[in-house]
Amino acid sequence: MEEFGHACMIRGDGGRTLRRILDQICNKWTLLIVATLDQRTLRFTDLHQQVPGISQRMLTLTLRNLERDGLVDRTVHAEVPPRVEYELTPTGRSLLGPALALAGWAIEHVPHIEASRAAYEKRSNGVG
Amino acid sequence: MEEFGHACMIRGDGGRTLRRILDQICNKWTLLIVATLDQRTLRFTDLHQQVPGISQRMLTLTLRNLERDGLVDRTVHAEVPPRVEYELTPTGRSLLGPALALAGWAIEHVPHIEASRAAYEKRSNGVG
DNA sequence: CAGTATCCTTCGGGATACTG
DNA sequence: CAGTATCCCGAAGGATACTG
Repeated sequence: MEEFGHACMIRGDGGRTLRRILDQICNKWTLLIVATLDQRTLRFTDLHQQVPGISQRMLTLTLRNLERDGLVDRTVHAEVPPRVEYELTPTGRSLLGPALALAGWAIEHVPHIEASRAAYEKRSNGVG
Repeated sequence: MEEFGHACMIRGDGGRTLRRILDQICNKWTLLIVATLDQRTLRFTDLHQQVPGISQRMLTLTLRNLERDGLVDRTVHAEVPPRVEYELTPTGRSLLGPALALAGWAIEHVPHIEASRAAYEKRSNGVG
């Protein structure tokens, strides 16, 4: 019965609230940034390096959302040149487990998914 | 050290491949549909009911992607009226664990996140 | 260094209408 | 019932330029 619990919760309010939250923590960049901040404090530029595909704009926006949601702490050091450091809050760190689990699943199943996708394409082309 | 493993994998290829997959399984509807298909076979209309916010279009598209990725089986029964049933494949079911874990985390932390967000807004308004 | 501001294009996704 | 096709708008997000 315990496995049923979460599924029920998910549909608890029709999924509205959950969908909003999920939509925000589960977007393209958030999980990668959280994972990258795994047990390290990083500066803006460091993060920009570590998550290669991300643009300055999206890095800023995603970090702001994480800060706003209490998942990341932003520390500005009053120096010149400026030094801003980002680190996970306890809540942010608590996301690491589920986030890495999902990422792990994705990594583990990439081959199967790509194969399935290739087969599907082939079928579609053959039929179409 | 085992906790480091996934984080390393995540940045394995710069996150390109992972990001693609993650982006697809981790979008607004996919996790909810997978969770809704948890141990039941459902028809198109059933799913449309169970995931209230979703449009016909997005339900179709999301289901097609899931089918294409080998996470969902689509069975067409040659009847009139038509009867199409969707169920998770073994791979699809293997996603349930991580998906529900993430959903569970979200549900658990909604209060904290909303509070943090409210405080942040207040601060911004006060400063701005 | 760590952003902000602006422009511009693409795409997600809702509404609606039609079909086998 | 279970879709497909079309229209259309707003949001996502990259590129670029500017700033404290």
